[in-house]
Amino acid sequence: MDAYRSGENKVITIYDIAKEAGVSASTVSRVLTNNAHVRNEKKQRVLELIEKYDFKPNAMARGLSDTRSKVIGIITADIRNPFYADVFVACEVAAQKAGYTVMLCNALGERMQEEKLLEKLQEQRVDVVIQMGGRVDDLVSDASYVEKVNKLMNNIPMVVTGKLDGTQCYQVRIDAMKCIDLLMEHLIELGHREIALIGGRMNVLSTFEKFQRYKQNLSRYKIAFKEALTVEDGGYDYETGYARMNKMLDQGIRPTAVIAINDFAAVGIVRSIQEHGLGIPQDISVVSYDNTYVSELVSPKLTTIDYNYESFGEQLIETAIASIEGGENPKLQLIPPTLIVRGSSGKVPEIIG
Amino acid sequence: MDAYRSGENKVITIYDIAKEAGVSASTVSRVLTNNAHVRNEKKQRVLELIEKYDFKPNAMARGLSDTRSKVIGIITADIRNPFYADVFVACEVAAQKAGYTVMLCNALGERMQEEKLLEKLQEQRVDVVIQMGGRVDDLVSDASYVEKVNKLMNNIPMVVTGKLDGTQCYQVRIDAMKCIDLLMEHLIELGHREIALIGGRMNVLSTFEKFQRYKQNLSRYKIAFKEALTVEDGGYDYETGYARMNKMLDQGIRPTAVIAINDFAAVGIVRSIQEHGLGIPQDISVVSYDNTYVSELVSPKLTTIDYNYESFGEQLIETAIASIEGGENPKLQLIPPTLIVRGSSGKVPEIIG
DNA sequence: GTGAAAGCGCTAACAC
DNA sequence: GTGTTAGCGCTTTCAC
Repeated sequence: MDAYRSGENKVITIYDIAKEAGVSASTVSRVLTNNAHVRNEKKQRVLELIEKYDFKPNAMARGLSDTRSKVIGIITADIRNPFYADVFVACEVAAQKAGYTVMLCNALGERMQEEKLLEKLQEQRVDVVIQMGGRVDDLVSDASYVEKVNKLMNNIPMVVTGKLDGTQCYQVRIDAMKCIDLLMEHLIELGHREIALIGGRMNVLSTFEKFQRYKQNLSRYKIAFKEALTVEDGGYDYETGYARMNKMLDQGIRPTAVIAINDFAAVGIVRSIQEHGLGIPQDISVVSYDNTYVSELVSPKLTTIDYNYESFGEQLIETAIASIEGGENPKLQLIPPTLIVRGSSGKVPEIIG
Repeated sequence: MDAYRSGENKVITIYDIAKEAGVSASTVSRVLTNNAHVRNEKKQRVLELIEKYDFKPNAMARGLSDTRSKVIGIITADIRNPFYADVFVACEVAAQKAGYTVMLCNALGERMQEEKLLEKLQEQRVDVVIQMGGRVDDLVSDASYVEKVNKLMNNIPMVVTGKLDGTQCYQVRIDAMKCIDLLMEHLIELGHREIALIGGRMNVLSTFEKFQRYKQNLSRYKIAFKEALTVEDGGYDYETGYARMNKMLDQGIRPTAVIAINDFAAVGIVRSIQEHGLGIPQDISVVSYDNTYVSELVSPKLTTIDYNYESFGEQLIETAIASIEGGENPKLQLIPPTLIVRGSSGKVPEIIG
């Protein structure tokens, strides 16, 4: 018994349908695509047979003949990260509405993988690729990746959630500066002036932007910048938040509020603060970015930044489709964030130890 | 300016390569597939041109001609759930090793979606589909879905992480009974006899199995079954854990250990216990299933069940590929779980209130 | 409105 | 070894 016995049940083609319906294949194709008028009587006969045989047109054949696969390739840095999972799902929904299929490729957090995935998507002849995270987050774009993308873009347009200097990629990106503005305004309104920044790497565009804007905001509010309140380099995970906060508190540095680079880091920070016998938000407020479900899993729940994932996904897909179908779109679009206030942030403590 | 201007940069085909290399298209094809010997000199010339033009063979054309797309379709109940994300990633890695591409379709937690996704994958002519969660978790398989799958399986084999009665699907599923055995043995060794079960729905196969086995184990250890310690029906989320545990404690029911249906429910349970002024594990031990990163996010970290996602994914993919290529595989394979002991479980308290 | 025929880019069977 | 040829299943002119 070799292979899957497809012989048993021959897969139906439009020719089979055509033959049995007593029409030509073109006619069947016409009812399939709805691109031309077919006499109603024939149309019905064809439709019935399609139903009868549970016929599904071969997407590959279709893609081959009209050179449009109707699939959107999506590269994520790591789908296990709920941020990407949320955006991806939003994209999938939006794509489906528009009659497109998405194909997810996951870089597993390894930047080396990204080039390979690009090739894979190219082989699949996706109509457009969307890249979320990874190399497109770089403050300084990797030259060899840029070259790769430029080659790809001879045939396939690309939209990214960050940037890629030296390419013509469409950018649909979260307004990082606005994010930190919201967080800082919120904290300053609550009376905080000792605001720490924890997590993230400065070679990541959004992190860099947040850091710059943080300093600008401080001076706008006439607050002195303190090196000790910002941790130069870290990751985006629980461990980073936990370790950095521990270090800060152990050194006797005592911010009244902490901005975590994302929800994961925030959880680590929360843990560290609580283990030091301090209360949130009575002693220290903690806020973060992303509004993933993680932000509702900790106690207290996190004040965080939301992006409206649904419309983020829609905009990504809309831009992607416009780029294939010739619509006009600005090269750069910014997603407006909103503040979600929960229990982790509160008024600055009256007396500071 | 209409559509993406692919005209600017004609996409290269094997004919272009063949022409410039002064060979036939078949020769180019041969070096591409490595299926036959080509004189080294020609081979080199072709390879150079492929490099020069960054040529990538069209996967659709390839799939059309050999009627094997080399893509594995994967349906998940919800990729935002880290359990599925972990399994999916493991599958992707395994598939890539085997020269296959995966295509993820997400049912968004809506069972109605699953049939549509099946159709979509059928159109894409995936070689095999793997379904994780959703309808294949049902204790009693949905008849109309079974019918759909049986039609599909005339042409495309299918492997599921649960079961689908009345179909010939391959099953690669977690050994649910062994899971609860591990958990209960662990707890009983620690001296627990008042063990609660929280979360999950009885119409879900794995949950049902766990419940049955729970009762069997109790009687094996000569522990009386108490209705009050098991909550008939719930979900798989934080809220379920939180609400059910609250209810139990508020009613004065005081287990010394709780088995949560998954890490999310466990977090809710932990929260509830802590809010009741009780300690974990001093007063109550909490254990759960899945070993997602959530289990390391709570404090104390959770004792939980792990499945070795990597090998789970490999087995899924291996079975999938065997089913297309004609390998022999048992219809049902069980994934052995392992126990991960962390801080949330400890010895039963000496004196029980 | 509808059929015939060409072609999308590749693989594989067949000759030489 | 290598070129020629015939499809794979669909869409799309082009006639009629």
